Amino acid sequence: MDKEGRVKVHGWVSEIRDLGKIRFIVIRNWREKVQLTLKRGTSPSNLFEITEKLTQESVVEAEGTEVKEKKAKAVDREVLPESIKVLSISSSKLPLDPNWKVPALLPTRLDNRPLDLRRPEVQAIFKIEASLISGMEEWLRDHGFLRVFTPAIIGAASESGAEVFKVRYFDREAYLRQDPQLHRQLTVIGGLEKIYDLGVNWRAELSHTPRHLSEFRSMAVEMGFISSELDTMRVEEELIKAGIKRVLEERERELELLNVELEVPKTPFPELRFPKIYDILEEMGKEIEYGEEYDTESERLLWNYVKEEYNSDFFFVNRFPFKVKPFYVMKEDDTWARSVDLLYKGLELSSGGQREHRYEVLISQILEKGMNPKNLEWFTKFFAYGAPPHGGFAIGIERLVMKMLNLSNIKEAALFPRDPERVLP
RNA sequence: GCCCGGGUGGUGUAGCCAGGUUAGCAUAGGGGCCUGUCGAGCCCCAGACCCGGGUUCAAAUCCCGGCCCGGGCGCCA
Repeated sequence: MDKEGRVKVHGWVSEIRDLGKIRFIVIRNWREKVQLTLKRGTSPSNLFEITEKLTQESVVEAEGTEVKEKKAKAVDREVLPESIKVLSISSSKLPLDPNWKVPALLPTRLDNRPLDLRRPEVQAIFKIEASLISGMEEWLRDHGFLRVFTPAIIGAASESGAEVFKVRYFDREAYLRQDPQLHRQLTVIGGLEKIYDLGVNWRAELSHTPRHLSEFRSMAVEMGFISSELDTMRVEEELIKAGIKRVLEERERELELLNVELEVPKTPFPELRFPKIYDILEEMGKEIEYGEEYDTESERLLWNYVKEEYNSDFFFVNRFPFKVKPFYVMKEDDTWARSVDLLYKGLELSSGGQREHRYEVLISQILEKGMNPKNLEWFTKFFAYGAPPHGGFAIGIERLVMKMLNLSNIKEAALFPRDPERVLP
């Protein structure tokens, strides 16, 4: 706004209310709602012609004077336009209504995501995600972590046993990574001591749940010269805390819009360990066989337990049975591993812990898993040339956002989500 | 992948179990009236039973198959 109160505004037409001799056009952009008020006799007469055939969701730009004491209630600003430019006319049959007078179901919304995205509530999710990430990245940078990019196309599908997408790689077969983990380890072995990779992962599992995506992003951290898996846990909880803190600093309005009450979590996060977990679950009426992995219901039960005992939405689970974890995790003893999951509101957010860095032990664990060391040689051979103790974790971004904002489906936390059925738009 | 539930105008729903009116309602759309609307209001108009087969005098409704979608479990982040 300049001294005379002249302003230039733009946006998508949200509402047009034509009362005959007065016409209200409400436009919306990613910051605010502005009402353009046109009066016969007062406003330039060509404005009525220009806006005669205007439709909802058309894109306009207007210049005029801002009304000092606006009479419009449901908008942020009111402008008396002197000129209006129609930049794009929207077709009048909309596949969903961004004004949300009639809510659309999730599949309809995702089929028409760019229209869905015009809703301030939907934009809020991604604004919050951006703040979350920037808070986390800043914390990592401040604590000496270096951002790196590890490959998305990998030549061997050996990371965790999850289903992988095959891609044609010239005349060979290759795979999309499920997790950047092994290359993160090789990077630390390469001497970049503290790194993170913020990138995409793919899973070809036929999962039909509100918490799975075929394509998701993770904040994946790896660090050398740790004394134990506890070091990775301390980094992880501070990282989460820093992200949430940033959200609270920058996105008060968006949190309010989504009706979310968020607090900076207290650290350290509670830690539950195997085998004590079996006792906790048994007390809650859930029988899990000793030495076995727990199931989805157990995750929720453990959350209830932690909520009651520690009043925390976050908690670590440590010392998983080695038999349910991949070959690369470091054992604590013959049965249990220094393998850590972080759970948030009963959902697994990340896996991590300390990795086995001793070459001979690594090879023997591969054999113990019944795998052929030859197939993993591309990875293991570098452990023979000096590998520091190291560990890390990978936090699923969409899962963190989903739980933080109490979204009922993870697809809401992905701009253009991919699942077994959906690759478009 | 297994189990359960569901597909009705552009969107969201009622009707289905107990087969039979012109398939109801809301909102969006088109037309009209209105100089302060703001979930604008009032009047008028137009708009739909996922596909295929079967049962029946008659199918949105019952049966079978297909396709699509949602949820639970498993797997995982």
